[in-house]
Amino acid sequence: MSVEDGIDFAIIELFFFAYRDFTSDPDQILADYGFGRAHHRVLHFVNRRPGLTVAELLDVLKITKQSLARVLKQLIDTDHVVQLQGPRDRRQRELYPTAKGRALALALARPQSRRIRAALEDSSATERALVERFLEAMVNPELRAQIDVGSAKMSGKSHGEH
Amino acid sequence: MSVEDGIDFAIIELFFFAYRDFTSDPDQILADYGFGRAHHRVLHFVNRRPGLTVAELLDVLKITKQSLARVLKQLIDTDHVVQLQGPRDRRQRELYPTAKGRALALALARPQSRRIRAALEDSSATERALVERFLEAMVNPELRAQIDVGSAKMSGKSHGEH
DNA sequence: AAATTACGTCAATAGTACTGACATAATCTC
DNA sequence: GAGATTATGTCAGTACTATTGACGTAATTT
Repeated sequence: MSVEDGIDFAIIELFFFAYRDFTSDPDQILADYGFGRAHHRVLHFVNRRPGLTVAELLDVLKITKQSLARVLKQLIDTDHVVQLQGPRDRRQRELYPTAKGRALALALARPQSRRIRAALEDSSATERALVERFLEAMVNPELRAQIDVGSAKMSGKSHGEH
Repeated sequence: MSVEDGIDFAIIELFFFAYRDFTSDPDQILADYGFGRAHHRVLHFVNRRPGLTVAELLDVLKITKQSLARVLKQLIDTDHVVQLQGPRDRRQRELYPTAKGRALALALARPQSRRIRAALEDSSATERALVERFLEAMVNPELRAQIDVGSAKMSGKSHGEH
């Protein structure tokens, strides 16, 4: 079981190594743009949930608005993200990726996706589902609502350019 | 399959959320000591591989010695880690946890371990092995040597105070 | 004896995060 | 409609983790 003193050092460590290398892929690309991981995270979620508001983004990232400000401003200034006034509530700013932003988000996701594919190479659909279930179970229960496994709810995709 | 454009957004995102919450557990405890995540990582590996040298630690953490310096110094000053002159090569500094250091490492690992246990609650040994294999496969192949799943090689455990 | 290695340290900088405070516009509530 | 609340933006100050580059010392290797 590789558990010692009831402490699961094996998985704790594997998780560290796995995440370290998982995030190292996009880091290379980001450096070319003068961006960091924070930009990646913002761009990822704007791309995944086009039209989400600033408040929603803060909630997903679990950072403060002051932390988001610089990063978001840079993404807007470099034409990766645009803000639109909320239709229902004009105080809100809906965030959308531009074509440029979508392209970068995709470029960043590609090597990560490749790594995942390689890791699941000989895995069945059942095994893949098991890994997904494990990762989901590692998330705080109250926060699982944030997860959007892509099936329903998010039709994204066809949002035009803005 | 929840794959879109050949990009595995589902697992990319799950990995982000899982790691975010996984690291949030120890963060609370660390704050009480005025420590950060860097201290946690150092303490973890010193505890796991007692006697490892500074160079080995740098290699595992993939940071520079200047980054390590401050954090390691604090852990030494607060009596969580001790340095011993290398027996073969007196230039080397072997790092060992003190009893205090081991206690903190354990305290930090406990909530993470609890989270993992909960996530694997209804899982068989086979399923657990599958998750381990997935995480290991996510690590860069050249770096898998760093992993030490606890079975062999590392007898740690019985090192006395130093 | 000279080169290399392991480690420590000083200085300057960058990226990401935080708290606290204040401003503006829009919406909600009484 | 007046006042409270909400969504967002911004300014100032600080902390933590990380970087590069440079230099020093002691020990080992060549």
